[in-house]
Amino acid sequence: MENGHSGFKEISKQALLRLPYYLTYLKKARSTGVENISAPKVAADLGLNEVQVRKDLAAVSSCGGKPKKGYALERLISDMESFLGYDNVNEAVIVGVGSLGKALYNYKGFSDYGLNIVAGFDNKNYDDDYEQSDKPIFPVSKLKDLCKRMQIKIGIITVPEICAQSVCNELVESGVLAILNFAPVRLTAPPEIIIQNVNLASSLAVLSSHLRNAIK
Amino acid sequence: MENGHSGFKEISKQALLRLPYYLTYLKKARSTGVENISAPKVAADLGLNEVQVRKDLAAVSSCGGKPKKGYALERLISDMESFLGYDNVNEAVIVGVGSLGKALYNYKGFSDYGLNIVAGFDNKNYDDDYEQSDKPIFPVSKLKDLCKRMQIKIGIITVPEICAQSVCNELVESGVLAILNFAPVRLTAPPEIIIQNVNLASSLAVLSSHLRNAIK
DNA sequence: CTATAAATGTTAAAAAAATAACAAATTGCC
DNA sequence: GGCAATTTGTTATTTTTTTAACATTTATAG
Repeated sequence: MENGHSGFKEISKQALLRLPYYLTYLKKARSTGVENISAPKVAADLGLNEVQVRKDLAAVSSCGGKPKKGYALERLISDMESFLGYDNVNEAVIVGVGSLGKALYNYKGFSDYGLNIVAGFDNKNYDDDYEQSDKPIFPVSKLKDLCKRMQIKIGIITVPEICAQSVCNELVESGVLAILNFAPVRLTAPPEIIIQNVNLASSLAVLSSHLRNAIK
Repeated sequence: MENGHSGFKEISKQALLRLPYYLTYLKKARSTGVENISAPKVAADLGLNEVQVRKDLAAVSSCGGKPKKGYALERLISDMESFLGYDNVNEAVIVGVGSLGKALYNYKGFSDYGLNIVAGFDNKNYDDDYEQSDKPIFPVSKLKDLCKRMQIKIGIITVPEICAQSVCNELVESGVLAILNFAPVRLTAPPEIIIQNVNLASSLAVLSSHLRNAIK
């Protein structure tokens, strides 16, 4: 076992991407009063393969499920949340507060995932009185100092393509360990830094390519 | 050859997701005056495997590359754009004009990918005088009629989780063939409909999980 | 003109992920 | 209490994707 997991089993990257879907589903089930839930049920409702779900749930569950009953829902949810690290809140900064950046900065939903964006950085529209604002926007020149002081571990990049790499470098120098990148470039960083790309163009590529075939 | 491609070779879904990255890179190279580019060069600059790039480029290129020179950049770009369907503009609608929806609706960058969002729908903040606005917001009740009349093929869903499925159903009934879904649920639709999920929670899951291991 | 180096295209192997198959366990009903 | 149905957990198999290996082509330089 080469990685740093403690009680958890191995999990594939693809499975990791599925976990949030399970979590959303499980919470919805909980709200309807369900107390136990089985892998086949989850698979059917989410349209996934039954074995896949079984393995995914087994990987995060701390005590396993019971034959004929399934998993204890409440415990499964908390196991999954703890696996995803949603129980200890992570503070993040966002660099580039244009239209997309602003939307993300003000998006309430992140707290559900244990993420709290505490500061925004932009060279154009920064605030003159940071202290006043609940969601302050600083000039980028303050990035390093602030990240170091606050021990920020997660950075979100929503700057234009051309500045993305230099922002990435600054974040790394500031001690950031994980980066969520919305700019349409592959960033270069030391291997210990996790970079997750969110690229609308990639998603659109799938759509338009399929569409081209569908239409003719 | 089971699929509907005409002159193009087979391409994996993963490769499809990489194409936009190549395209961005190639355009940047073009702007610096380069006329030919080789797969090894692209691979090195993007930090990808050389064979992978070679195969990906070969799959979209209409005339292949030349040994010792590589691909004719201009032609490769236009091949790739045509593969991705960026040459014939697709019109799309967006349903749910909250903070994220609004940001996407006003995002200029989509036109680079052959996408033009022509109408927004929201039950709350719709315009009283649609005619005036460049980016009109209609009540959702007008969705079906408008999509059918305009022959819209792409829908973007940015409504809360709870309404996502019903919006999806309406889009399908309106003749939409491809859906970009930002709501954190797996949508159910007939198999001929392409659904591409963009889930921030999934991306965050990767970050926080790795982070948990990295920190200890 | 010939050798060399660089790049392509293809075929083969390895790794990762999804799916299938099956044995063991437990609940609930008769 | 025993039987049937259901679900788990594990082991195999298949498929997909990535990476490696190799033969072929072609600009370029001596």
